[in-house]
Amino acid sequence: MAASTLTEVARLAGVSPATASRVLNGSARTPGPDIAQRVRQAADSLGYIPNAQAQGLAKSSSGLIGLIVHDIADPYFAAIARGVQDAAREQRRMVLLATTGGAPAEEKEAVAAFAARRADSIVIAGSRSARNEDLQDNAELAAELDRYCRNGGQVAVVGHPVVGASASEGYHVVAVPNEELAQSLAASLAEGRDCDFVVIGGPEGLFTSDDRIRGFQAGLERAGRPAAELVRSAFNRSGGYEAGLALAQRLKAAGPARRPLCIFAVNDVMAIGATAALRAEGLRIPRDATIAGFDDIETLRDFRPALSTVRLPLEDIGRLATRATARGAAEHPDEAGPPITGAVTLRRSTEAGA
Amino acid sequence: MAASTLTEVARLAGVSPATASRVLNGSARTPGPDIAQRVRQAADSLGYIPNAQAQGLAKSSSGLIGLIVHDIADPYFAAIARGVQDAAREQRRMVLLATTGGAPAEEKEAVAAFAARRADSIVIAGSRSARNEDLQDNAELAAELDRYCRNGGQVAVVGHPVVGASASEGYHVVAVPNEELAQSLAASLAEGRDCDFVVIGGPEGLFTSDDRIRGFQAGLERAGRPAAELVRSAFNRSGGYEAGLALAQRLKAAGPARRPLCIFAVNDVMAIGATAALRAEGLRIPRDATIAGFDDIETLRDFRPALSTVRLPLEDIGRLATRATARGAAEHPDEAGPPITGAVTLRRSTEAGA
DNA sequence: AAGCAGTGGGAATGCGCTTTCCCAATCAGC
DNA sequence: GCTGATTGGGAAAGCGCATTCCCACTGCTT
Repeated sequence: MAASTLTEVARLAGVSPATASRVLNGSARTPGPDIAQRVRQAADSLGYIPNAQAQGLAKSSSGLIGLIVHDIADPYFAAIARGVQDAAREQRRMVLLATTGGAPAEEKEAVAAFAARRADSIVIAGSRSARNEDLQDNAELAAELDRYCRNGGQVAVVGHPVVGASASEGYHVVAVPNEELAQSLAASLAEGRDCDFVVIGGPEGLFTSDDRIRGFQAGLERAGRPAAELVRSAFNRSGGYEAGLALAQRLKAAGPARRPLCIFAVNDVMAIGATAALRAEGLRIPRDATIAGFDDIETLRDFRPALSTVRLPLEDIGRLATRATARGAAEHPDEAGPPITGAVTLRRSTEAGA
Repeated sequence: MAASTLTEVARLAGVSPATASRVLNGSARTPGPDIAQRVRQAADSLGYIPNAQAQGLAKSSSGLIGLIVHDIADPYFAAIARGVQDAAREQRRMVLLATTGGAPAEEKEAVAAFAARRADSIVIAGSRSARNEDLQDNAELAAELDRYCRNGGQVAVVGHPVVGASASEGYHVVAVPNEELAQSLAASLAEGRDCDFVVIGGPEGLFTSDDRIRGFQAGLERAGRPAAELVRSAFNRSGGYEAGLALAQRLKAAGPARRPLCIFAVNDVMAIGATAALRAEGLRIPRDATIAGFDDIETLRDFRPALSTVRLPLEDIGRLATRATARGAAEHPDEAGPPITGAVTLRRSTEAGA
């Protein structure tokens, strides 16, 4: 038994397909109540499920929303995904998932795939990159996005705009005040604390990372502190771990007379990695070094020592991005919702004098 | 400018749509090289992207695979989702995501929505429930799944079959040896340890939870130990936390002369919650109580104290489930891949004599 | 009573693509 | 040199639905 079609339902109800369509999918015209009743009953008894593909073809709109993340198992993206999913449900749409590992080339593929499926909108999470090696791919991604928008697609990107994207219509950016927040964090950490600052950053050219580094340095400068030393590493846990190892070696080499070290990892997973490395080397936090991260991912809730960080409303970010792409959102640009705000959250990992 | 169509490409190339389709989407018949070249060039210059909806309609197959989870931000599901995504990519398909919070009614909705989109297959993660309150919804879910399968859909469910599902064709179950593994865990924990066992379980009727409880008790019995006391709670972190709180009170009331307590939480997030509760109450692990979980979610990697657990290859589970639903997998039932195995993993949280 | 707008239903077209069927041209075989 | 098989391309028929247009009919108005 193949899935039953509208035509079959119509025949069973003794009406035309047009009428059946009108009653089952709420068009502007509503057939008479008796007819409607008959059609509905026929649909029921046949277990009719409308073919969304066909509907999409006919209406050219699919009720699909594409989500692009680096890695769905990363708590940061998982939280955003939850928000997106939530908003999608409230708009009665479904989300299509694509994971790219952060490579612009893959992201371009994903956009093309979403476009092929005629997704109504696309949400891109995950930091944009301006690295030279990605230049070509980024340009292609931007072109793909432009084309998608010109064809009526809506796209929202979290954080920074895609380099070179120039679509005017249907292109939204959910701005995250990374720089300002990192600056506040630096201010908080510098306050009444005498130590050397080190930043564990991601690869150069990653906007999110670079913004946070820049903000942090600015904060230190404002507080009259010398700039932090910068250690670059991969933008994930193992990157943090490696950087942490290097710092641990250095700390141990410096001996007991060393000045206290205050570490800022540009995201929480890196901070977790660094913390693990320090611990593995026998160092304790915050006694031997203090450390702070960024994002306040859910994992931190039960992580010890409690990590200082900057709280970001990740779920809201996903939700807002999704809503920005909704039909009708364009008509109310003023109702764009509250801008994203974060909050410096100091916890045990940066307690002074421990 | 609307997205260009196959017909436009064909016209530009000076061939018929049929020919254009043949060269661009690899049919059985391949047109001559010169023509192919012309068509490809035309497609290129127009930035042609095939309309997957139309393709799906024509071929009645969408290249979509539906994934149903309770909560995408739960590390357990996120890990499975990663596996699914990975397998999907290797089959050049896209994944549609649905989160249900575990409610069978929502799951039924999701299945219907996937069916409407003509998803080629559906992967259901998340534990099945046999609770009375869910009886009706479960029956409807089963009916929906049956219908989906009869219409040629492939479904794979992780863990237990859906109650009442009776489709013979296209219905796969990725079995997880919860009971056996829980039994092994109990055996390991009972070995050379004198203590009272307590199990923190999920709500009655949740298969995963019940299986693990049953296995654990069986393991204790085999080891000649009295059955563990059972505390039921929600199947998530806060459930674990509440149960942990109760246990903490009891421990503290019992005073220093108490017998050591060994806790088994039926999954890791509950174990984490319980641990947090004990810690919040000033108790230490493993000194004041030992604890073990189940799943070995990625979060555990950096959780302290290191939690004993049962390692489950979550990503593989997702991958296997997805592969089981792939076209062609049915022809090679013998190549169903290795059965899922887990491994008792003892860590610091259950170290005796600490 | 004739003419009118308004109402409720059906016929037909098209969304963009795949695929069968058909036809002309080429080739091999005798 | 003729027939039969084979190749390579096009015409056309759907896939399942939404929607525009059209028509028959009702209930008014003057």
